[in-house]
Amino acid sequence: MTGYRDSSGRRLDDYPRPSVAVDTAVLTVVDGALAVLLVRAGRSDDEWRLPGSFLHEGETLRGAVLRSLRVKAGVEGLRPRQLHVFDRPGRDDRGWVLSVAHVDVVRADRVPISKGHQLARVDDLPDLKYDHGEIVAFAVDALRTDYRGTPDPAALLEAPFTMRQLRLMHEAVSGERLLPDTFRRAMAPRLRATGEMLVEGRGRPAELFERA
Amino acid sequence: MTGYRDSSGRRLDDYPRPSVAVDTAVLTVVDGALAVLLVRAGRSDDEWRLPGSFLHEGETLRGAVLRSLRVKAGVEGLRPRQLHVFDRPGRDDRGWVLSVAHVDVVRADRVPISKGHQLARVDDLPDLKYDHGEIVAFAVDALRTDYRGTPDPAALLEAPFTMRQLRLMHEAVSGERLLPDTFRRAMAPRLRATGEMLVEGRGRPAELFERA
DNA sequence: CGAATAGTGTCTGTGAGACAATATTTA
DNA sequence: TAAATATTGTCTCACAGACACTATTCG
Repeated sequence: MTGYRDSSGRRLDDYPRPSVAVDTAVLTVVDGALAVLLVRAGRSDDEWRLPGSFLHEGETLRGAVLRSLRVKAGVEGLRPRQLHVFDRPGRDDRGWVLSVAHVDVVRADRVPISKGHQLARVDDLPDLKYDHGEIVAFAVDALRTDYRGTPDPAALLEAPFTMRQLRLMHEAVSGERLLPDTFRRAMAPRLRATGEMLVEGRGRPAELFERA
Repeated sequence: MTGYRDSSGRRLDDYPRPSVAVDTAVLTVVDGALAVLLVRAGRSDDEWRLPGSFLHEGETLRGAVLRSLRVKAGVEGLRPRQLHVFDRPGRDDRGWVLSVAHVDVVRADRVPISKGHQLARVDDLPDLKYDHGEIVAFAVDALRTDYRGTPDPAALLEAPFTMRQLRLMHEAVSGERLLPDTFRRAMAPRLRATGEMLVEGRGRPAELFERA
């Protein structure tokens, strides 16, 4: 590597290099509302941030995300997706740090909450360190876009599920009420009926579906 | 900066850091077709790449994109937009290099073509170095998405313009024929008629529009 | 039975696609 | 006048939203 020179004749390692971090908004649905996993920032009691890590040598961004979730939050991440690189000078008081923001979506029962962690509803977020508030906004936006038109693309529901369960999940993600009949007709073509029924409390039993 | 330690107790500068580059697909429309600016890679005659540069200290990604376009291609870039970070290990034979891919869209008359540069139609692209072929695909996709539903968002046309000029521009970007009447009805609500008319060759004079 | 939930019928408005008709100009 | 282009009329189809109706179960 040291032999290479760029167009201005300088060796690659002559350039100062930034630290590169990954920060991930781990989204989930708890009690019918969209929530994001926060970890305590430093020692202070009221400073929160997203789980993240610096990128290690030879590691992919995806690898760094999965490692940081495992180590910092005890979460087995699934399919992290890149959102945006945050590069504002001075955004990190530790020096020259770029952050590659990611989003990952996991079922709430796979997010262990211990001391120093919390699941915060995205519509009632505390102040976050760095630009992590912006990252959450990017992540929520990306997730809502995915859920518009596709049945539970992040597989927050385990198949099989009823149309009602699916609709409640989409309502939680979108933050809006959805009409049962319109929703059913929009989703049905992308689902396969299992033939099984589910009796749940009062009311007529519901057909069970899986993703087509 | 040197005083800060991370959660494992190591100083920030103890970590090896990657080189961070920006690479930009400069898209334009020439002769009714979408094209991208390529620069010669190294000394060989048939190796092409996108203009790019390493990120300098204290510089934003956007700043690095605009600088690299000015210096490497003589183009005054406009509004670079981030696409994706390419991080495959071994993607760059010079070492550990991440590339933040960008797209920028400029009018063809502002892209000076000299020795070592070419505008290549995106539907007939030569092999590109690194993963720059993938970057072009990302860029074209992003541009086509922007043009679906919005009249010439990148301002490739100078206002005022006729509906025909606008349609031909959208056909060049999308790579598809568009129905004149459907297109007009889709765009008209987002345009303002200037009241002026343009006589151009044969046929009934056309009304001139500007973006609303 | 009444309440609750599941599922279907159907009306209406909107908008895209497509074709046709009209309008205005040059060759 | 014929050809070319601009613009508008209108028909059809698909689909979302909305409301109403039927179906099935539990208390």
